[in-house]
Amino acid sequence: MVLLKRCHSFDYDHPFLTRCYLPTSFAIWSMRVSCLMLVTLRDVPADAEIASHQLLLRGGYIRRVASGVYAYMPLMWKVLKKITSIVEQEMDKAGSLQTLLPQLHPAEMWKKSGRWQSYTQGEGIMFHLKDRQGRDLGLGPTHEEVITTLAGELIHSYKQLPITLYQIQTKFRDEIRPRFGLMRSREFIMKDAYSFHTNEEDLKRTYKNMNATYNQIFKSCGLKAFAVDADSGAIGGAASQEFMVSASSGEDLILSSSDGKYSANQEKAVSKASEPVLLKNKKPTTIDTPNQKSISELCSAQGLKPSQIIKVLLLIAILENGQEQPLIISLRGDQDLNEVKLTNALTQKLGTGVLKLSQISPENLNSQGLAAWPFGSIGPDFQDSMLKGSKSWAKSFLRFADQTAAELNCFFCGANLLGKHKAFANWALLGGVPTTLDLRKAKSGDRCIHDQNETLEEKRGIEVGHIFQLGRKYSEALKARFTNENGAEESFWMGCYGIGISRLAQAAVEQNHDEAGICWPISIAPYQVIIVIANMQDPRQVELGEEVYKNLKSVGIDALLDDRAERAGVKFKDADLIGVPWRIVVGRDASNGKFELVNRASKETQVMSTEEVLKKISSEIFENRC
RNA sequence: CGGGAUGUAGCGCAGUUUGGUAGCGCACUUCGUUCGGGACGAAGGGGCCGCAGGUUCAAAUCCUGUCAUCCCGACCA
Repeated sequence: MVLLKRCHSFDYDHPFLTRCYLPTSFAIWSMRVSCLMLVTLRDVPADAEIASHQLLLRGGYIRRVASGVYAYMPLMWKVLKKITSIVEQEMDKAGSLQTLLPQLHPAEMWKKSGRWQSYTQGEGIMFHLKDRQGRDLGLGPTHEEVITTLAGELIHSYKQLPITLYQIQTKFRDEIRPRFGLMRSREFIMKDAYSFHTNEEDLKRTYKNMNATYNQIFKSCGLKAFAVDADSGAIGGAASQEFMVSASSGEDLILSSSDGKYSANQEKAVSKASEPVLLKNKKPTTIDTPNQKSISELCSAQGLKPSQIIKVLLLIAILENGQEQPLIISLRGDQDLNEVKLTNALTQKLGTGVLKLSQISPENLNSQGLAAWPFGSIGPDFQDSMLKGSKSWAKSFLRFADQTAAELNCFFCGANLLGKHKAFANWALLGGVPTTLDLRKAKSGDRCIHDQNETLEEKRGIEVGHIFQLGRKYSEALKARFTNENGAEESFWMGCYGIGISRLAQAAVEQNHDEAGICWPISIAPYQVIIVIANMQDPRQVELGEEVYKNLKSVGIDALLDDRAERAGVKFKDADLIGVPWRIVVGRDASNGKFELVNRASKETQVMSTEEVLKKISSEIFENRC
């Protein structure tokens, strides 16, 4: 028998099929490995750190083109299209309308919303450029500006509301540090949806609905994902939840109660701090504390507990309006600052965004032309006069205290003299309690707010989706209004809902793999079945393999036929690596017309006839699909 | 941007300390044997040693600069 080195007859003969999650534009393309441009790597690429990144590279799914910029190769594109398809169907079911918005945005819109500054300047994440006419343009990292402008132009009456629009397309973000392949890339595929409402209740209804839609999407993709309370960050707005895929390599720290009633990103998480160890009230004095600059040094030298000390953080906040505001933050010694909470508090208090928050260093003082400060001995009452003569800083401190610090009645703190601390101090002595807020990081072991018998536990997660109640921030800024029942103009209430499509694909690998390779959930696998002909020199095996391949295609199963003239071992390794959920081996039982059916994830193997294989595969694929 | 590291064949690496004009494994090509878990033998092809300067009779190797990539921190789907 003549062996074809490479098959040139593609499978154009597949039937037209309407299938769950396969819209008409997405035909089933069964394929032969000999035609697939399958390039797998035996060695782990040196620049890939986490399993999912390594496996996607090794399986030939993705190739890096630049830092944070990846090419999706044919197998990956099939996965992405399957995910896209699930997302589209669920979004459509939820009554959303699909659009495609431009990626190139005029700066004007972003200036109107007030985000041009913060998104392009300094640590800004928006790629931006000037065209030949010198106009400023940005590459869309998100689309609130564009969609709100459009809605404002097109929606004039409450009768046209509510409406939800979405799109699936490439987004651009100039990440400071791209990481982990598709997990944090600079060019990535995202589904973003925006809803418009006449009032807040209606927004809340859609938000809740979208929550359910998201749960269904992740479930349909075969992912174990869960929602957590989140900070709404630079996008702004009120309520917000993130959808997390748990994974030890995840970049987010999640705190949850074991009763399942509370789960939040650490950025947002609230808790009840442990009780402080109370000091016996004594007469306040100033004590010598040479070389006792840190909490631990002070504790061991003075026999204190961290919760008996007030520590002070000196920060400089660079604001969107260009101001540089020095801050004094007082925390209980055993607590850490949550910078997200502080940023939000500042934004609210000052009415302007925070571009950057950093600790004040001796070098900063130098460049401001200020004399040295007694770092390590500074107290909450550090004088504003110390800022006198600074070049660009505001001339007085903004002072905040975390709740736990404010509650202490008797404590140790810096005396504002090098090598000296105040012992048994109190807030009255320091001129009163500063503005008190929740500024501390919740951490594992803290008691929960909803039930003090519950404690928080931590785990790591990959954020694959995020839903926000934006409110009227953008519609007001961009003057996007409709006329209400009473004939009055009102700004839209808005929601926004994102899913990182390409990130989700990699998160699926992170959650579903073993030593041998990927174990795709069947709904998003590039192929549902791979048929491995163990020995291409055996005409009987080839004949049977071709037959079962044809049969699978004819019932609408997305099959891959490994017809390469490789040794069986090589084909098994590749099949395991690329992670097709079902494997049919045409091999030593071919002489009796039997196959092996192998489940990739469980490694369970059964020997069966053609009819049995077709029946089993069909039922597995079609019955578990939605 | 700060801290750390690395750039040598498609991939993984050695060679750099002590300068003498490039090597190993995998992959690739051809032939033969093999054929159910990344086969074996033989013969091949492939390198501006990241880039640019400099030192030297001579630079992958030493010096200076520069670029890129990765890891740890500040941003986010």
